[in-house]
Amino acid sequence: MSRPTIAGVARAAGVSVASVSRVLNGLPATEEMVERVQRAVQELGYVPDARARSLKVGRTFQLTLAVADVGNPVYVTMMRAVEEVVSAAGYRLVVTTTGPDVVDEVALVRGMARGYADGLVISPLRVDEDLIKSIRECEVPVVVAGNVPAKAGVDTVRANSPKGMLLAVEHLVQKGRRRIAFLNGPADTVPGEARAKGFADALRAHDLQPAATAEAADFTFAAGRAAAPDVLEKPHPDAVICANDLLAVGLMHELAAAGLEVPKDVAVVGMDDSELAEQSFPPLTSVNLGSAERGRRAAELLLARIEDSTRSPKRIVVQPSLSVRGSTP
Amino acid sequence: MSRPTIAGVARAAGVSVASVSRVLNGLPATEEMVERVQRAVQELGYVPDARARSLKVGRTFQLTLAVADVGNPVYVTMMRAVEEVVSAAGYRLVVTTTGPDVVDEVALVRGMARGYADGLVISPLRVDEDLIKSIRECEVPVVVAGNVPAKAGVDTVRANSPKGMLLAVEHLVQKGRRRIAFLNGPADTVPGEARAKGFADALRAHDLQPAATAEAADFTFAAGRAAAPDVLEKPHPDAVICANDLLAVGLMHELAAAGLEVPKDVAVVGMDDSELAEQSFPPLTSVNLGSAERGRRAAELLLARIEDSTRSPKRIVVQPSLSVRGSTP
DNA sequence: GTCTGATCTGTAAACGATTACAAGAACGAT
DNA sequence: ATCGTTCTTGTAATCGTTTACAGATCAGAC
Repeated sequence: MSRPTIAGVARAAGVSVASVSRVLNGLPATEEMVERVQRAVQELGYVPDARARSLKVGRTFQLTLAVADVGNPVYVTMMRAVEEVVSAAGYRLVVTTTGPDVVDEVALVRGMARGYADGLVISPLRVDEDLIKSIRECEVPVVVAGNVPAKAGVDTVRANSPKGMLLAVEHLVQKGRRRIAFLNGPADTVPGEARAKGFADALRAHDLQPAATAEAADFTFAAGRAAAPDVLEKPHPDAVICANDLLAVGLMHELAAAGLEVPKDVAVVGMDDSELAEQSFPPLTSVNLGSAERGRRAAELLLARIEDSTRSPKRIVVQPSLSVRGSTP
Repeated sequence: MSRPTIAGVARAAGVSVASVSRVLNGLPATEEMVERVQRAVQELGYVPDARARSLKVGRTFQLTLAVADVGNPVYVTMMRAVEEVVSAAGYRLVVTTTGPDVVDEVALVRGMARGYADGLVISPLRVDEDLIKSIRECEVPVVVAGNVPAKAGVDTVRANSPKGMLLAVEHLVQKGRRRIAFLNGPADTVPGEARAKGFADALRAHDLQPAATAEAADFTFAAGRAAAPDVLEKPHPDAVICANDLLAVGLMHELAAAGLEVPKDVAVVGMDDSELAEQSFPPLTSVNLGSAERGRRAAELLLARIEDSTRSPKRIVVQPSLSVRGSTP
């Protein structure tokens, strides 16, 4: 015995398929009709087929979230926020990992044309013309969680890293640190570039010279450890700002190994304020770039655009704050 | 101008829709036919509609992964593994958060009947008769990543926590610790129960009495901190095994606050061997319960069952290992 | 009793693909 | 030249819904 269809329900209830459909979708019908249909549905254990429904109504009630790596805690935070908003609105969430290559991102955006989802939130590590073009031409609404040029004319929700950098530098300066170093991730990524520039500007604003700057191969713990020596050349800096929390924690491990104490000898500031910042030891002072809020806003923006595709592109900037913890004095 | 359909391509190429479909699906056709169709596809920028295809072929090429909380690092590891296997096989991954309630899990499994995905990997925190019943009756294949009774007759991939506990206890005993305590998560969950029993058995095997046992309200960092005092009653134990890494890290923070040194005064062992174990300070000795492998195997099992729904249910047990790090002497 | 309008229900046409079936073409063997 | 095979292509049915349209029913007003 195979799955009952709407036709089976109609037969069992002695009514037409149209009536069944109407009852199921809450359209007006007599009490008796509702009663009969519901009984038949109950009896047969009928469940409407999402595939058929999607084809007919042209919507799948699915949204896609594309991130570079599901393992990065900042994406996890974002994903959780997106999932919450999206499922509250009755959508399912499809999660896709694009990897670090922009061509894969482009392929993904193009593939949205197949219509397996009603919209896309993408958080690209690297952005080029092709990607922007594919987003603009995409068949379904796309929201970028990250920084793309305003002229691209796409919905975006982004962090304000320069402002975040400023908060970090101000805090360190106020605590008396002057020899401030910067441990970045790959500088050819959107966040890497923004943070490098933000760091330089923030130091300039305080009339300081960078004590050192280094570039880790990746935004990961391991890469942070590996790149730590580059930032610790003698005389060692008295503070290091890291482009994300994973790098900061990696650095702190190397500091401990080198016999340097945090925060006495070297203060450390991370970025993202992920759960890891709270959990690390000492707890990590970190710039909160609002990843949860960015996820939430991005999802809301996407839902809004699905409702009304004519609204003009919106660019939301989420303001940072500083979570001060034990890794700074 | 709206999206081209297969009919549009057929018209543009001057052939029938059947021929277009055949060319697109790689069925035999003359060179000229292939050529014409491909040119038309190119010109129109045709992309087949996943919704229509799903309806006709009865498959969506999507699989669902359901976990209690996307934020837990152990689920992240699992998710990454599942994503890898699944996308290599040409499927997309739908991620759903069920929350801690078993009724939501049941609703989810029942909802699979709508056919929006071709299979489900579910990692339930709590299991009851209803859930098992719904899994057995589910329209699509389901693999449980976790422990359900063998008589349930469903595909499962689970960890061997008792064995993992034994590894942890053996290690501690060998290092000379005798006053071993246990910090569990909620005992009314499947992993909580298994680990409690495993701990008791492992201690008995070594003729030891538990120094203390406590139950955190949740498998989280915050809950670990909150429950730490319960496990540290005087005289404090010389070792604590925690039901997962988050609890262990929470405990370590409280140990530091209480002026106890890890591992000198108290050794700490976590479970899951998540990335957090490596990143914490001191690095956490942790029982590797194979979450990545469990994810991988579960995904493979699901794919296999989709291919052949008649195979008898398989129960895979992934063996644990111990990752020794600085939190034990 | 008839007519108007409102309300409910049923018939049938979509949605956009895949695929069973049949018809036509091409070719070699007789 | 005829027949049978094989290979290619086209026609049309189908998947399970939703929904436009038309037909049926009914109440109320004259």
